[in-house]
Formats: sequence, C-alpha cells, structure tokens
Amino acid sequence: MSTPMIAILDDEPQIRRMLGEALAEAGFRTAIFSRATEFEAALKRTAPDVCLVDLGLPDRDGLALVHRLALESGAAIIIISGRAQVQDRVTGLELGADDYIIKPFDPAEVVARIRARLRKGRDAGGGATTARFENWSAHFDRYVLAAPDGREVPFSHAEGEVLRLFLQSPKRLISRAQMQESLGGAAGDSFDRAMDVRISRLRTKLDEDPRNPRLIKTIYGAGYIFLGDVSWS
Amino acid sequence: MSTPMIAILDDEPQIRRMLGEALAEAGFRTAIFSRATEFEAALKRTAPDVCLVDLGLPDRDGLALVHRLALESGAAIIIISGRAQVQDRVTGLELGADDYIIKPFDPAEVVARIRARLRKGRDAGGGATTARFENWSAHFDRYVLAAPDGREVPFSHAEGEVLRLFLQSPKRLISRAQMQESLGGAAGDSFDRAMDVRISRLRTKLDEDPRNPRLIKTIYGAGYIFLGDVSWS
DNA sequence: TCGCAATCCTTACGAATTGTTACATGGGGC
DNA sequence: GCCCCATGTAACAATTCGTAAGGATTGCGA
Repeated sequence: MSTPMIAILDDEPQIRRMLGEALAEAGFRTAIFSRATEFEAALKRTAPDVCLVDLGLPDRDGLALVHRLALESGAAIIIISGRAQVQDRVTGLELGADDYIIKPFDPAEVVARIRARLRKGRDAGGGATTARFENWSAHFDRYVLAAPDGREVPFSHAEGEVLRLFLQSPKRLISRAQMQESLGGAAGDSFDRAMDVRISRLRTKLDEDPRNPRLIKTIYGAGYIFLGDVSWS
Repeated sequence: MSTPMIAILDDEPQIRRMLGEALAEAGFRTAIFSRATEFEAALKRTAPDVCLVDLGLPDRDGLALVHRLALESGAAIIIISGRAQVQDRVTGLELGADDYIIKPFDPAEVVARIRARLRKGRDAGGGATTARFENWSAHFDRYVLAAPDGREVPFSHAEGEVLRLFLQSPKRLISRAQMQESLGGAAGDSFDRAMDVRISRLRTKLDEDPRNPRLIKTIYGAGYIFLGDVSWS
C-alpha cells in the first residue's frame, strides 16, 4: 500500500474542491465524484482506502449507500453531513460508518481523522513511534536509539520511560516530582536515587559529556530540562 | 473477546457516573478511574478494548498520556475534552487517538463511536486463520508454522495461544499480567514461569537467536513485544 | 482399567537488568 | 572559605528472565 487512496463523494463543488486540495496537499491520492452512480461504478474498478461520503446527495439515499459500503467494501467510511443532530450521528455510525464529521468542517481535522483511520487499518503501529533530535533518533517500537554515526544502541524500558518523558516536552523544565509521578515511583522514598541512575545511564547512552551535558541538563534544585529540537514521526 | 471492556478516565464524578451507566446499559464491561496513576497501574494488569480519556486531568498531562497509550497499548483511544479548537483535535488525533469527542456530549454518541471502533478492531483477524509475517506464516487451523525456507513446524495449543496473542497486537507492548489474563492463568502463582517456557519454545520454533531475538523481544520488567508486520487472511 | 505417548507445568540454576547503597563531586548560602 | 544539601556514578544486591531437565497431567487405544 503505497500512497493511500481517498474517495470523495459530495454534490457541492466548493466542498469537493476544498477537500481535494487539502488531501492532495496531505499526500493522498484522491478520486472525486459528484454523483453516487459514478462513485459506485468507480468502486468496482479500484478500491479506495477511505471513503468520504456526504449524506445530502440528490440522487441517492446517503445512509443506504453507507450501509452498503460498510458491508461490501473494506474501506473506512467517514460521513460528512450538515445534519448535526445526535440521532443522525448515532444512526450513521450504527449503519457502519467509522466516523462522522459535521459541516462546516476544517480540512485539517478531516485529514487528521483520515490518518487515524488509516493507522488502525494498515497495521497496529499506532501513533508516532520515533522521535528525531540533533541527528539522533529514538525508536520506541523497537527500543533502539540510532546515533548520529549510524550506530544502534538499545535502551531498556526504564530508560525509555525517562527518554519519552523528555522527548514529549523538550525545552521545558521537568521537576523530579513530576518524573516520579510519571514513572510510577512512590514518592519520598529512596526511589529518587533510582531516577538519578536512570538518567545517568541514559546520558552515557546519549554520549553526553558528564561535565558538560548538551541534551539533558540538570537544573540544580529544580529538575531537568531536555534541550534539542524534537520531531515525532 | 467476550464482552468488550471499556476503561474510563475522568476526574469529574458526574461524567464518570454518566458514562459508566450508559456503557453498562449498552452491555459493556467498564473500569472507571479518576486519576491517571490508578489508570496506568490497572493497564499493567488487564488490557481494555477501548480507553475513554479526559484531557483535563489534574494530575497528569493528558496528551502525553494519550501518546504513551498509543505507543504501548493496543486499545482504541477516544479523547474526551472540553477543548473544542480544531488544533486541539488535530494534535490529539496525530498523537495516536482514534477519536475525539467534545464536551458536552451525548452518551448515545459515545456508545455509537465505541461500537464503531470495536467493529474495526474485530474485523482485523476475526475469522482469519492464517497470519503472515516476515516470510513466515502461521496456520491456526492446522497448528502449523511455515518457515521462510518452506519447512513446516508444528506448534502446540499452548504455544498457539501465545503466538496468537502476539500476532493480534504486533508492535505493542504486552505485559506479563495481560498475558496471564488472556491465557487464563492464575496471577501471582508460579504460572509466570510456565509462560516463560512457552515463549522460549516458541522462540526456538521461530529460529530466534537467543542473544538477539528479532521477532519476540523481551522488555525487561515490562513484558514482551512482537516486532514484524503481520497480515491476517 | 491399564499402558503409552504427547503435552504441559514445575523446579532449579545461570544470566541479564534494575534498584540500592555508598561515596565523590559540585552548587549555593553564609 | 566553610558547611550543607542536591546530584553523579561505581559497585553491589535484588529482582526478573531464559531454558534445560524431570515430573504431572491428559488423551487415546487396546
């Protein structure tokens, strides 16, 4: 499955254009239809990964179409509708839709929801699993750290918890108390020493100079701060 | 999967009660938590099918929690939030959430969206009997494993249970407690040693190098993780 | 019912990882 | 400069995990 294919079915030209542009920009292939008959004919030739269907179609009952799609097609189905009542949403979802977006909508949210559907459908590798920072990359699915020189350093679960905490809020102070809370340690006890050791081990794996750490900086009496630009993917 | 288990994490008693009643009435099992630490502790023992998470938690950054769940748990994640901005929804979904519901909400819609998530989850590997991964294939109808070189290796029922668990949630951390629960073992007992043995046998059948397993990786103190892309048929 | 075989659990011991202790280092107030 | 306390880290202890070997259980056929 190279680039996912998104099918759009809507009778309003404006919305077709808006969605088409947003999805193309997001890197999807698109197939755009204004009438249900064309749409169904196309489905027999190629199977899209996600179908965006407007319920307010002039030439066919939208809900019936959704139901048929849900039964026969393997695609994820996202309803787009002007009908905002809870009952409408419930019946749409019960009939087999995977999501229900209300007009007017923001294209960015549509893209995000499509991505969410594709994630689940493709394989179970959910969310962003790797973080990149300063020529390093941390792969949380494999528990491996890739150094700038290409070397791979495995890290343990304990180290990973600390690392993830840092990478989730870089350039922000993380107090020791916050860490203990997040790492499930009972406060007060001598667990704080264990945390120091975790950080120490993490630092050696990150090739930090103990005298002058560049990534994990200690703020005396307050906590730690992770410098470095982080991007998740 | 008998009756699905829904975990709820919210700090407002009112909402906890409302959701709890609605989900119980809809026929789900529920596990309700008011604080993130309790919630995380429970996750180590048992794996819910869907997690409803409120972002406005007092004791933890909700988005970080969602991200962690997306990385480590196989459950579908539905965010419930009072923050209604499009940007909030997009970041929530990008971090790995499967859906985003805005307060105030109607319990009926929550139930409908949960059902939509469960539907998709079940489709993946529901009636399928064969799983393919990394040039291997596991035939659960015949209790046979086909190696990349064509050799056929039979596996027992006990081994199959473990293998199925892995193949149903690949690239996800599976804690030992969750395994025991899934495999019907009594907790705390010396049954955990039996699990090790099962996995050990499975590893030898999968031709794993004991020093450097490529498929079934041990996360010391946390559980196991199955690497490798899986597709069911 | 008995015996046989296959499977599975339990035990035991070695190996790997993590928490703990102890001591060294360095920062900050006086 | 001196003292106190927070932090770094090496060395040790405790815990967790891998797996070989032996015993218990189950299922099957006679």
